[in-house]
Amino acid sequence: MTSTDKPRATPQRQAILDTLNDVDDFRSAQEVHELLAAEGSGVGLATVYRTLALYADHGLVDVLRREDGEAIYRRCSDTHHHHLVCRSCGATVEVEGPAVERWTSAIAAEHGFSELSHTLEIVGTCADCRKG
Amino acid sequence: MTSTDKPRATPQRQAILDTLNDVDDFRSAQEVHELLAAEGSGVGLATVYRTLALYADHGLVDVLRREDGEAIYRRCSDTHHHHLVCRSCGATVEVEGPAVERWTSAIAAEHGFSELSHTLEIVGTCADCRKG
DNA sequence: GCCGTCTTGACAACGATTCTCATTCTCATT
DNA sequence: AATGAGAATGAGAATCGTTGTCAAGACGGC
Repeated sequence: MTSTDKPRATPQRQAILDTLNDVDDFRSAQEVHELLAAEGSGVGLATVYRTLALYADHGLVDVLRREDGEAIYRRCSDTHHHHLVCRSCGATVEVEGPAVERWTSAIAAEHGFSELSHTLEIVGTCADCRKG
Repeated sequence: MTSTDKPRATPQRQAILDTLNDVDDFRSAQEVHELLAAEGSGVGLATVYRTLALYADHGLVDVLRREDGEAIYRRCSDTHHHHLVCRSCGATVEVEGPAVERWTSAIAAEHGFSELSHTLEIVGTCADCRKG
C-alpha cells in the first residue's frame, strides 16, 4: 500500500504541497484546486487529485472524510494525532491521545489483531457556533 | 440534527430494516438495494437512500465510510460502541470503550465543544489472515 | 542536447448520491 | 369504513466528486 520510491519533483506538485502548507488545515482536492487557480496557477484538477493521492500514499498528507464523503487532505506532522471538528463551522483542533493509543492496542491484541491503524474523529459544536 | 418525530411506517422501510437486521453487518445503500431486489422486492434505490438517511438521523442505524468514501450502514444496538475491522477479510468485532468515551468528552470540554459524536475505527489484520 | 519515462491537462467516463415530480399510500379524523 | 392532507414512493434525470484516457510536454540520466 505505502510505496517507497521517490516521486519525481515537478512545479505542480510543489505548488500543491505549498498550498497545503499555507492553509495549515484540511482542504478537499477541489478546494486546493480553487486556491491554486486563484493565485494564477493553471494546475489541472486531475493533477491535484493524483498528487494528493500520491502523497497520501507516501504518508506526507493525512486523509479524512467529511460527513458527506468528500475526501479532505492536510499536510501532517509526524506524530500521530486526532481531530476535533466543529460540525457547524468546520474548525479543527488537533489533539493527541496517548490514552486512546494504548486502549486500541490493548483491545486489538485481545482479539488477535495486528498491524493496527486507527481513525478517531470527534465531531461537535464549538463554543463560537453554540453562541451564534 | 436528530429529529424526534416518528417516521411513518411503510412496507419499504420495514423491508430495508429487515434486510439490515438479517445481514448483521455493514452494507452500502447499493448493496441493500441489491439484496432487496434479489428477494423480489421492488423497492427503489432512491427510497433505500432516503430511508437509510432517515434512520441514521434517528439513530436507528450507524453510518460509516468505506475507504473509497461510500457510505455503509448497519442496524445498531443501543449502546455506543466501536468496531475492530480486519483489513484483509473484513471481519468485524464490536467493542465498547468507556475509556474512549471519557477521554473524548474531556478533550472536547477542554476546547469548548459540545453536542459530541465521535467515530473510532480500528483497522488491523486478524489472527486468521495473518496465518494466511 | 537526446531519449525513454513519468507527468500533465483537457475532457470524457464513472459511480454514488440527490433531486424532481407525478402517483400512491398512511393515518388521524369523520 | 370512507376521506383528505400530507408524506412516501419509483423512475429517471441531474449533480458532483473522483478516476480514466491519451496526446503533448517536462524531467533527469546519458
